[in-house]
Amino acid sequence: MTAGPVDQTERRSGALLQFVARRMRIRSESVLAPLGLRPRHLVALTVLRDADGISQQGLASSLQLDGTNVVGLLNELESAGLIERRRAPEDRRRHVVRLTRNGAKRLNEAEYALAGAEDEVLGALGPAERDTLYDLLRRAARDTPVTCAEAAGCTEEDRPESY
Amino acid sequence: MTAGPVDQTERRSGALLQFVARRMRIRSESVLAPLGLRPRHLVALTVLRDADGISQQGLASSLQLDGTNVVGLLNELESAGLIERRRAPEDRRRHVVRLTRNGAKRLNEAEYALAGAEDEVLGALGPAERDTLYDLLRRAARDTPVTCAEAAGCTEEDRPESY
DNA sequence: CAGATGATTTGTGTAGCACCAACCATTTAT
DNA sequence: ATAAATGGTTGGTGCTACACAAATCATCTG
Repeated sequence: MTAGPVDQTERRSGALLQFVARRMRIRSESVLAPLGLRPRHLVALTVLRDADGISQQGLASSLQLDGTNVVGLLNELESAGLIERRRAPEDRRRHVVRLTRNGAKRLNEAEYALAGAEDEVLGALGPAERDTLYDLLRRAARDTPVTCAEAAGCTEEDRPESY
Repeated sequence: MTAGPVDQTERRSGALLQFVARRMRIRSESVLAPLGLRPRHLVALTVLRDADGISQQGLASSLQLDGTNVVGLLNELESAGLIERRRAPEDRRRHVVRLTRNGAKRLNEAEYALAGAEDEVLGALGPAERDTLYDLLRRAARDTPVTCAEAAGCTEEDRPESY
């Protein structure tokens, strides 16, 4: 058996994601608190920046959060003037959720403020590597195979529940 | 300044980490449940695989978890035979925490079982990209600038609480 | 010997959820 | 038009994962 170690371990990113995300969240909390935000607000705003005009169900599905909790989360963001809910013209039951101009601004400010937290948690990575990480996470966050079913914008023939 | 759009956004990975980690955690739960494990067990085991022979305080610091909760977590893992606590010979107050052979095996099995979950969450990334992600997260998880203070193995002149 | 320190146990409290039920407003099916 | 389904909202319950405090024991160190 001249062959090498044959890829001993499984190299799953799951636990590492939990690990790094927790550290980041803990540090983020103290940075965001003075801005009147909490980590999950940032997550929601970040999702909204990409999926602007999403429905609340779409948001719930994207955030993997129960619908009733999304209501509360959006209430907070709305009363802070960071997002707005409009009724969808083509189906007035639905709410179209949008980042307000102020919301986009605050999101950017918050991200700016998080530089220190990121430095602490991703200190081992250089600028180019952090960039790569950001891009990978962004793509993983956006183009999820379940996106269609989640986005709640699908016409009707959505998915044959194949997964 | 003929320069272009000047790097509009801040590109912080924090929120994306929360987002992707949450999705991964939710899927992991159902995969791990039949194995008698929960996500945080996996995280602890993963840390232990790298930092074998760490003290409980070191573990608490690494996991950013309160010491008392680490006790409970380790109790679970120990009674499942996945880790063991030995007294440190040079300071018998301390416990040296080690992955048992069985623990390493179960960890690997769990990671193997998590393939499907990872496929769902990281579906947008190709194999090479997932590998890159794994490596970046791993390095971020290991070589933290605060490692010394956290590892609790530092001689004594640890850190001048500079951070 | 007198503290400090690592681990453990036993609380108590809180935040972030999931889940249920009831309720509008609106849309779609009959 | 009336019934049923759907999106959103509210209020409530309960669970889990923590943080934090206090008391105990074993051990180390001054």
